[in-house]
Amino acid sequence: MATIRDISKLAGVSVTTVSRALNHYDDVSPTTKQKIIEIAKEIGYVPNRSAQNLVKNQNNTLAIILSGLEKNGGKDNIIYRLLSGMYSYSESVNYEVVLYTTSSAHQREKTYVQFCREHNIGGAVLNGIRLDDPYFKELVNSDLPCVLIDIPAIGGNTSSISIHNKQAANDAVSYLIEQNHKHIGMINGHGEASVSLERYEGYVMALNKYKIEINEQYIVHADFQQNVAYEKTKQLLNKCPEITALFCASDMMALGAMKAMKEMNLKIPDDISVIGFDDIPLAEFATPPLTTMEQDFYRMGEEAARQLLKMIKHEKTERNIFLEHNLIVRNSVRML
Amino acid sequence: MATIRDISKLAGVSVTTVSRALNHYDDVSPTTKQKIIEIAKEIGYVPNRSAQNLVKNQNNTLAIILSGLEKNGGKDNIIYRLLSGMYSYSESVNYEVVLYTTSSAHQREKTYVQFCREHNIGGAVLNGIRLDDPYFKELVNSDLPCVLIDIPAIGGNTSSISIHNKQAANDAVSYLIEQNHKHIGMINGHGEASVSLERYEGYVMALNKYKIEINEQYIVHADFQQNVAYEKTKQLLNKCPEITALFCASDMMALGAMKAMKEMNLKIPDDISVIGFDDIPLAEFATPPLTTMEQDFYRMGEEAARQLLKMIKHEKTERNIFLEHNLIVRNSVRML
DNA sequence: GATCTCAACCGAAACGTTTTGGGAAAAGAA
DNA sequence: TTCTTTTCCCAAAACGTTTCGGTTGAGATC
Repeated sequence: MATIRDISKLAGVSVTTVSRALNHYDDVSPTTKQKIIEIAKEIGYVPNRSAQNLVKNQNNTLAIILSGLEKNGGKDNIIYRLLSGMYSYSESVNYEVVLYTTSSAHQREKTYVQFCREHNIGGAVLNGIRLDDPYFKELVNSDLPCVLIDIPAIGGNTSSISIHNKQAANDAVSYLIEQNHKHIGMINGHGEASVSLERYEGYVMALNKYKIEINEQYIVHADFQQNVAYEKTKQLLNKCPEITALFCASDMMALGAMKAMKEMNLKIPDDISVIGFDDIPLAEFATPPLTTMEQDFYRMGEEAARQLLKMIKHEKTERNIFLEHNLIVRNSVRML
Repeated sequence: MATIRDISKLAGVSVTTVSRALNHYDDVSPTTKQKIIEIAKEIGYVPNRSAQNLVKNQNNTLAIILSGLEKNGGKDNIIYRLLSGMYSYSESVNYEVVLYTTSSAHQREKTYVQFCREHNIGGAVLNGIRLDDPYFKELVNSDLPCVLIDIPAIGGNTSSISIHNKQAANDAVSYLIEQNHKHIGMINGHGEASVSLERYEGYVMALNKYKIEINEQYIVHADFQQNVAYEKTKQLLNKCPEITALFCASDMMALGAMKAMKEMNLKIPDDISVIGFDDIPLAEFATPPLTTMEQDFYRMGEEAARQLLKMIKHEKTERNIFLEHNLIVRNSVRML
């Protein structure tokens, strides 16, 4: 590999001059600079990042930390959208992104902080991390800039980005009620996600607003998983056949619920209505197409990266950033 | 940040000894080693990757190079599956993965080789790169170990991984013919992908086998894009209404084709049959569910990483690795 | 008592950059 | 001519680690 020293020899100047020429300092004469750049190109010089990082002690890299890349996961396309939003912004400011994910399978895993320190990461965005993840606490308590997707910013050097989940859930359930549904079930995610609580609150808020009594039996938890939702929906609808509409805290769960309904010979939306959350690509293709609450994950990724950069540069930032949500009406809900 | 030097001072030994203790060399007494490890933990020591890379000149990192992360892309979930397969294997051998993607949007992009050299990457897997990509040639002509997804291995230090595309296309089209279809159109990808040629050959092979004449009018190119396929399908079916079945070289294109058919009031599969390629998650949810040729992208990712590691270690490897394909019969094809 | 072996340790160089704190020569001002 | 400024360049230190080639001292062997 060609180094800066090779160039310096060929050009007959010092390494200092080469470095300064390549970094466009203005105390190198145009002729010399020109010559150095040409030689560099000619011998295929590529700067060694490790050496640069070592001396500069910062390397223009952001991390995205995910709870895990599952073999059969990713169907909701959320991670892809987050990633591409993040890349898009990072690229525009000349930052790189590295992805870290802990597989519970492998015991050799490091903590998020270790990973970030090791790689001299400037800041991290976290998605899909459970509140009870032991490494999560460590990270937000460290001084590393973090932006949390869907978790309210707490302590440390963190900020958050999400939609107004409570309001969005309220909007979804209100929509159901406005279609004259009164017996509305909810398939919620697991308790170790703040959005589960917020969406539950939104659900309650809507029912209260319309003076509908809350029946705790109507609420089940399905871990944001399609197949769990499938099981839980069967149980729920068997136990409470009076339910006419189901609010699902994610589209993947809605898909599981719909599968269960079909197997129970319930026609959607004639016999039962379903509303989802997220607007994943599959929602549009479901039968019937799923009415759902849209979130713009691409923008979340973009904003997260922008936020991180502000934090790294110690610019003033909002603690919690909220994006708009948007009800996408398709055909899985009917007017009673 | 705590360094190895801090530890050496606290432990009263040289940095050499600390380094050797932490790396489990056996010329450190158990007592000293124990002490060093404890101190390291106590002061929260994390090794500095850049420094390690610099001196070791290799950093246990693989790259995955993608043609681009599109704002509205990723619906086929292929990249996710590739990534998770790659991570899974890489993790098991203590390697990390970094993702590189060139956005045509931004002129500041580096060549793939530059990126890999800069980061001291051990090897790269490439997906979705066009044959006419100028940086592609540069990469495969370099001595950097590369494994190409869906492109036959050529020159340099490369190997490839894919299914038998020609055979798979032949199987798909044969299946159509066995359902008594004779007028079979093909929606192919763009010409700068080897799979397009191979799948075309498979299509021809099947027709030849059954002595069906090839009509070049029946074949259109849609760039692997859903919306292009939508347009092209309309044109094709208007021009050649005798077509009773369509072989699409990707599921995303099949989805576009199906949309076009529905708008033309053609019932699938009653009026026209469709067969796709890839088996993406959406295929199952299409209306009707799409019959398609499955590829296991998770395994491709895994195999690609395994292959790369062999190449890095100079072990003997196969040049081209082929995985099995598998026809998934759903309801988009009917017997004539 | 001399020599050898072995365990345990260490000093210094090396990796490829950037940066600090200059300095020499040329150009301009007096 | 002398002084000042500007332009262009450089030597050396620093970043945090690994590794090469040792040294030291205790015990074993003769």
